[in-house]
Amino acid sequence: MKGRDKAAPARPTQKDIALAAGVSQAAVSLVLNKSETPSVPPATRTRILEVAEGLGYRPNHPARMLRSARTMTLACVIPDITNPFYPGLVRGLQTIAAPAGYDVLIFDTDGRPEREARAIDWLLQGRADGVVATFFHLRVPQLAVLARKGIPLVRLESRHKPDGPLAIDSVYIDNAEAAAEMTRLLIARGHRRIAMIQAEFGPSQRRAQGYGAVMREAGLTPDFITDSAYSEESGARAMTRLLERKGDRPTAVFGASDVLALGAMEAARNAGLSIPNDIAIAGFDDIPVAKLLGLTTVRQPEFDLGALAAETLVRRLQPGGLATPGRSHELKFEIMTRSSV
Amino acid sequence: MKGRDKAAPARPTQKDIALAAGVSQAAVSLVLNKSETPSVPPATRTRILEVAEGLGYRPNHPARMLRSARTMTLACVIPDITNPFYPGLVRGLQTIAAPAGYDVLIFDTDGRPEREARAIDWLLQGRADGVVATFFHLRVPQLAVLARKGIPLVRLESRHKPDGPLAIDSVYIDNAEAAAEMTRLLIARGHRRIAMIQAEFGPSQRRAQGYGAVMREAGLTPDFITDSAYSEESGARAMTRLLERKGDRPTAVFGASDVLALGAMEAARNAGLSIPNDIAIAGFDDIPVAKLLGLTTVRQPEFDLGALAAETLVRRLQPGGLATPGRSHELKFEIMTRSSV
DNA sequence: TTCGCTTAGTTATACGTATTACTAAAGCAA
DNA sequence: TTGCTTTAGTAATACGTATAACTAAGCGAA
Repeated sequence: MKGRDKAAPARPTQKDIALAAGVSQAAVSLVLNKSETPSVPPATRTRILEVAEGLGYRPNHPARMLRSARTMTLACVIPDITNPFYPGLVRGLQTIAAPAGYDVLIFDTDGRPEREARAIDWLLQGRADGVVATFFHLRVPQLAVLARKGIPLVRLESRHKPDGPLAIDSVYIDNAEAAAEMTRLLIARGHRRIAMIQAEFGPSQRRAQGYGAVMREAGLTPDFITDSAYSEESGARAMTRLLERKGDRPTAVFGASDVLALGAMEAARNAGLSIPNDIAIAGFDDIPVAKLLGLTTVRQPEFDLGALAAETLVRRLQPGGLATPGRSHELKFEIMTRSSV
Repeated sequence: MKGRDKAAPARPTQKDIALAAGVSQAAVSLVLNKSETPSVPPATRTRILEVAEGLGYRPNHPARMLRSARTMTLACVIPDITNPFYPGLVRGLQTIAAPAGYDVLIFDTDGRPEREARAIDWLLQGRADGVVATFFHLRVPQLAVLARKGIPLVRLESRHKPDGPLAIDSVYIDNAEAAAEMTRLLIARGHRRIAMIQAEFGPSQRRAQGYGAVMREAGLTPDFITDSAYSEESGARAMTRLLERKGDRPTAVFGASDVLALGAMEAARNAGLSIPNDIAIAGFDDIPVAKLLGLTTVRQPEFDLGALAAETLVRRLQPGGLATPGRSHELKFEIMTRSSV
């Protein structure tokens, strides 16, 4: 009894082709994989190819993986597919991966530690050759196992990481400096009471650092408000809490991500406030809708980050590529000034 | 010479565990897979488990797939990850798939025929046990091969499909009726010149039918404008073309998807028009930002569609599940009346 | 004739796992 | 003692592929 129902006819294998073409399975494998086969004359070659075509042969991927220990697949591990920041990243990845012969698969961790661990597990099972990832919870010690088992990792980081001996690279924009610049912009516009909406994990920390440093430099008091996730609900909740305050209501709110800022905008509007007159709002990421909503934000070159990550991985997967030390690549951010500030 | 660099230590296999624990590989496999092993006493069992843990053993997925012909993976084939409609669908899928032991992988076709074909190829290689998909180009004849090879497919459809003998199911909302209702709403609001922005492929057709039927019923002339894709650029381009017209400019525009409607909104605003006073805009999908932007639209229960699709697949993948005829499941849409109309 | 080379393949094996069929040893009853 | 049952495993095999190692036949050269 097979795993599949008997109702489903088995997919043809090389053995079937060999049988039908009157050759051995090895000959079939040879013809199917090499463009030049000195030991198989053109006539036989053509016959084999025709039979394969006729039977609708598709290589069995698991078998091929088992044999060659290569999946020709790159994984992209992200914390939240519903966050519009990531699709652009994936697009960048695909643009480089596809011509290099790699498929891209997306693994969504939901930003939860146990699902991040599951992703590692999944990778250790040999289901992808390399991975681009954003982990909120796991740190280098837990990730090192990937590199040690020969699976290169490119992390989407929030700052420069020192080079390390392992095959762990990173791509990033300087999140602290970007947040600092945005904070300076808000101060330059005359704001003194500026609050920052943070999330518990992820890049929020670095952004908060940049904001905090500039605030203190300017003699102002950083005003952090933290909610759990990078979601509109979190942003709206945080804004509602800010608006409930008596007296020292902020005149500007800096969301640690666009999604948070969007939630904040909605809450502000629901409270009858006009943006930016009653309250200014800034974000981080420049997701596609930011433009539509006129949100002033920090542009991350998501597509380029993805493309660079893919290039790095493809290079790592070439022979000997795992030996070079891990590097950190910086890309430039840009402040997008729109109407919300 | 292995496929992996020699720098990378091989992942431990059952053989390694067997060696270290002084038993046979078969015993290891038994212990690792069955909760009850009559032929292995508790002491040995514990020892094997400890050794496995100590070595950091992870099952080799390809090998397991090869042996058991099951991947415990569901694929989700979508035309565009940057369209915010799909993430919700994926979430719905995952919610059902995860507890049933299935991982979900996302395959992005970019709405292009050749990449849709590649997805089929990919599936025929045995890389997933079942698939939820939206195909813009491939039709049942091309898809039937999946069902024939024992890979159940749930299509995200735009209308009822008659039951068929193959293991191809579908989930849908009645797109024609939904579009009809939205069109009635626009007419009820006093609009007479209502244009519809369409895309070339995909669910746009059915939506156009519903719109067209109601327009004609009301004695009005359907006014279609088609652009290539479901993107903001397409929507903006179409709107720009509409606005360039002399004389018979529409007073309302119905986008065949929210993304199209959003693009149209932006173009209208850039042209200095106020919404809904100068021009009313309606969409279709109810993506998350629709609420933020006050877009009147048709709500598709994306999460429920995903969950239902996953349930259907999981059922299909139970023994004998492939034998039952393909069914079509309808879910309800809802008109979300906001400020853009 | 014998040797070597080319042609056209074939045979055998390994990858890691799951499972079926088998077995050696011990224990116990008759 | 023999025969049977239980215990505690092991040996063998198959999944489909890729590849290294081999070979049989034919031909030309020395």
